[in-house]
Amino acid sequence: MSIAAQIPARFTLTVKDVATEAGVAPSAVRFYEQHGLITAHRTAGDQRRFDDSAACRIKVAKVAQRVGLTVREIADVFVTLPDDPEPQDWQRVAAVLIDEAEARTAALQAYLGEMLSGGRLCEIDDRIEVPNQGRG
Amino acid sequence: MSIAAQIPARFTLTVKDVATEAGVAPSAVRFYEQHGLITAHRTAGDQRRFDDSAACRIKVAKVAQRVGLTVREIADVFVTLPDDPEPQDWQRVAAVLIDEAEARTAALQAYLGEMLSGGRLCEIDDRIEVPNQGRG
DNA sequence: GCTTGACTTCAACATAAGTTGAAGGCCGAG
DNA sequence: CTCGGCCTTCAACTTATGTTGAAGTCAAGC
Repeated sequence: MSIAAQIPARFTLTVKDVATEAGVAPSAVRFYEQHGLITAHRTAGDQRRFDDSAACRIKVAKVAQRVGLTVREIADVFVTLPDDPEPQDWQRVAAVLIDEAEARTAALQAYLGEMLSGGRLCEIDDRIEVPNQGRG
Repeated sequence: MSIAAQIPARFTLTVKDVATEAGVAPSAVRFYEQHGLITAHRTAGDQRRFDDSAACRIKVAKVAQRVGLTVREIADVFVTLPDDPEPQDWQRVAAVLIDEAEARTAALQAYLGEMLSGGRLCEIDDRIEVPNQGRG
């Protein structure tokens, strides 16, 4: 009987493959795996093997980072994706990411709007509260 | 005749004053001055003195950072503010910041939308190009 | 005019997000 | 079955964004 769990057939891509596909350095691919953005299986010789979703996750992550999401925050969203996700899973993830981006933009807009409409602009009689940036 | 340029009368606030007003640590106020987000005059004894706009700039910067703008990028926008800015100057700065935030959110939305509508999701037959993230 | 608290600079530390290089191991093409 | 290329880990380095602490200076109240 075989002892080791076999690697699912779709996990065929090497670090280099994923890096090339995603347009990042191989070191970044390892970094993202360490930080839970992507998941690998290991060969008998301890090498990583990824499926197609790895490059995709990385590409989404790079765009998400541009709106201020950290790798940690993005990983937290991605862990909700099942193994071999359905379209609806990606749909949900997309909604979460976009909501967050829009919320942050809205916060910026609200703060600037309040500041400008206040007339006082930057006078030091604080009626404007800077929005709570709860990271937690 | 006096040799040294006098500090404009409105520059009365110490590092601590600005830090308290902006809700950040004094070390951060010095950091932001080093990086051009805010400007100080110096007393005869070499101490920084800020005007009201310093705390305001910092508060705006903190919200702008949340949408992915770096200190450098924010400073680049703030340098367009004249000394003792008019409402219209802040209006323009606000517009630039919001435009940038919306552009980044739109890029995220576009990428996710294309990915989801493509049907293939994360299949490796790249018709989806990850949006160009030109920094600079 | 002294004390005390806030100021100064500078260097070291911390965390996030990676990159680079060394030392060695895996694997597929010939 | 060997060779070259990609793989592994690990530690050190980099940049961005700050914080912390040391050593010394300034300024405001008593």
